Amino acid sequence: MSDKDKKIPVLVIVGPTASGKTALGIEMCRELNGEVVSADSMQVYKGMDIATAKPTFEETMGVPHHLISVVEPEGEFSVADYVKLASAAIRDIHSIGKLPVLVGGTGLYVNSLIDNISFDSAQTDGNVRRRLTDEAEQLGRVAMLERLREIDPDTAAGLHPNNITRIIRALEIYELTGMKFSEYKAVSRSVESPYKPCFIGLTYNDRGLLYDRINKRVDIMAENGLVEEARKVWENSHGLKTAHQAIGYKELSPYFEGTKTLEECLDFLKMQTRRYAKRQLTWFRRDDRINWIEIDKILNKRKLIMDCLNIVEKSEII
RNA sequence: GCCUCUGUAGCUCAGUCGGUAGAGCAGGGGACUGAAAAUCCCCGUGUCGAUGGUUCGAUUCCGUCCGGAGGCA
Repeated sequence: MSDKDKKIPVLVIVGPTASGKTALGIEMCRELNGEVVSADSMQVYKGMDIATAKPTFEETMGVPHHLISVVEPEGEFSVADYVKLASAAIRDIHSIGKLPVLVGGTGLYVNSLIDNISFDSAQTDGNVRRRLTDEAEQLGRVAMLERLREIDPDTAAGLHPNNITRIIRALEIYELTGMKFSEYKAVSRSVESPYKPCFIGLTYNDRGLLYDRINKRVDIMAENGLVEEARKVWENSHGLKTAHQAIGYKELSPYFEGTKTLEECLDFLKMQTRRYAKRQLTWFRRDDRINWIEIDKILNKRKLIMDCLNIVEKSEII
């Protein structure tokens, strides 16, 4: 048996928000005896259910879901944590003879997991990051980029001075490890991936139809209690770390503060969600492993499932 | 019916003392390795309402018509 045959098969379903990944993932699990592993940076938090469009218990149709509601929203969470937890979940699912079905729209999480990016060689240090952030405020962004250019000209060349987040991370890695960011990236890819993935990407031929769906979904969320959930999150917003970034809460705070109407806030929320979908498409489009399905061209659900089963069959992952 | 204002990018509007036009928002494209639902970069040609006239040349001036807003009766 060759190494290749020992790899763990994983069906990966990606696409922009509101494209129907969740429902398709559940269907695929039913067809292929699988379990869902969520690849979503916001569904990991407990209590953030409606805005992050977690499947309800009924919607899961008995299919087990992993990596949903696994951490408190007050905590910090990052790709590194995700890869650790998700790879363990995949191992467990495979070990009981079932197919792991990775479903999610967080491109960084999907790729880091499937391509087996190692985050061990460089940790993160809140103190260092804080200090660099303070220095950036005092010295200016251009000065920070200049500092990076001296130690790592290649990385600096690819960064705009306004992108201070990335500049600081590159400097942080250098301080913590002595490695250039480019070296660190190479090291992080040094171990071959244990997964044999089959990628399915959901998209719309007509972007306007996707946007219609997004707008409609926000309205449905509002009917289903989004505002009440958002108010709770808003009241606790000072306690949140990474979770505060979620789309669906911060957009409603002007309403809670009384400076904008609910309708204005919901319109803004729709716009932010549309832009997010666009960014997701940009991320996934560059991955030529993805088998794209334009769902506005698929006549019915059964056809969609048959097409996906065909893709899986051709990929020979199972 | 008469008078006034108005019609320019998907939307809100600038502007051209006559040489075919530009902002904001929306939208589009891209980057992405421990914040990623985050962060950041780039992108503005449109019968200047329609049609005649004046002019070397009209979106700009004049006439008429068609929308829209307001006023007077």
